[in-house]
Amino acid sequence: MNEAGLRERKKRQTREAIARAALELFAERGYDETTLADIAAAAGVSTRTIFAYFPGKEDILFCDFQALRDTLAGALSERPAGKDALGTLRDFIVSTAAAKTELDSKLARIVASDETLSSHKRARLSQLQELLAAAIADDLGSGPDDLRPQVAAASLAAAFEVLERHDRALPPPHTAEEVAAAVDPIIAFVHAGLQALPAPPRRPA
Amino acid sequence: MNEAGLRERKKRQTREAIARAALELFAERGYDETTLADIAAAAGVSTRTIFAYFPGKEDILFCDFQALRDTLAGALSERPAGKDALGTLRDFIVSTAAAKTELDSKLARIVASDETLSSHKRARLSQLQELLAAAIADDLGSGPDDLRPQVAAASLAAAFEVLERHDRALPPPHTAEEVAAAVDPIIAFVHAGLQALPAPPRRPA
DNA sequence: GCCGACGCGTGCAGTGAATGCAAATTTACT
DNA sequence: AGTAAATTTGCATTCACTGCACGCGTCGGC
Repeated sequence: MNEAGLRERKKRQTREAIARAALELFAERGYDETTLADIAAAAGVSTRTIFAYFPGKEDILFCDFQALRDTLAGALSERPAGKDALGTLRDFIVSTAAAKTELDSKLARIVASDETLSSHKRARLSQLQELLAAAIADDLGSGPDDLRPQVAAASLAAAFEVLERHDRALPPPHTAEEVAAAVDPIIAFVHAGLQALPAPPRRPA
Repeated sequence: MNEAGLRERKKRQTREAIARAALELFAERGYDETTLADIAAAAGVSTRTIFAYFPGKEDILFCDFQALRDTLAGALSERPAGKDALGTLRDFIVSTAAAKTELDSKLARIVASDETLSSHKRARLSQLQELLAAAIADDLGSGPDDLRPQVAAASLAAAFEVLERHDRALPPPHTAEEVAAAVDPIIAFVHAGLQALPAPPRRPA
């Protein structure tokens, strides 16, 4: 059998029920306007049970983010020898931008409208940033004293945040070409900056 | 008299009493371990009164940040014609780094140790980022469609975050030369990236 | 100097998120 | 079945935060 016990299946089921109920309620009436009691009722569990699946309320809102992180991690670690981290990221963004649902956009707008939620999102983004920094460090073959990978990754993350804020103003249907046209200058920006950074500050011989 | 009525003086006094008490308690026993009731008791006011001066608990922790923002805003708006925004920022950072107290470092370490506080700090940082973006846009003479100022400002903010995290590992006494040596490459990084970004995406004739 | 208007501090009651604990229910294994 | 484990749940509690209303001092005009 491919499945583990009934137990695990039910757990996964409950987790998804909570997430789905919460996300729909968030999209429908807003984040602050949705209480954990509402979510629990919609998911058919008790309020207390929610905390057995998610550390807190915001973690439900951002639960899809984790999958995204794993996907990026996979793409970065399995990238072919000829492709650098920046190129891998470029393709990753273009491909994930295509798979954006209506609900995603609605939730993104909710996150953007709230100061607190925006900063929490940035915290998640910094996880991706770390992945990137590691991959770039690998490309550059730099040691722990070299700040260039971290600076480049931070710039990338920040730049894409700007890009997303800009995109939110435009109507949702984004073709792959449009996304690529927006992303490529950012990649070029960081690439140029990277080459301008002198080199590892010190290289103990 | 230079002062307004007794009323305003007392208000300022109360505000500082709250801030001082809170900051010391935070530094002494940690943020989460300090309740609003503790702060109120130490400041000699009621819990309810705190909310008359600060919107929330974190706002007390970051109250000094606002002064910093105003200082930067002043420095940017009053900069001489020959000095660009990047250079102004450079000098601003070098000079403010010198005025760092022991308590500042302690609080910075507390903020850095907590995920939630870190993201809130980043939210404040994005206020500075906006100031910078406006100043850079001014330098470049770019219109609202030009994303370069925002990208550059975001990169700067992100890069300085990396820098600060790196500095935290080292012992506190930073000379102006050391700070400058760390800051200058970042400025160069963004400067190079900025020149690589093609130009305003569209310029409607 | 007196008095009304206003602002400020405060207590009280209540909401919502989050945690610890122990009982109850469900699942797994023999 | 029957026991051991995990899962779910209710209950009590803490803490940040808000609305409301009352009291008290300050500030203005007279």
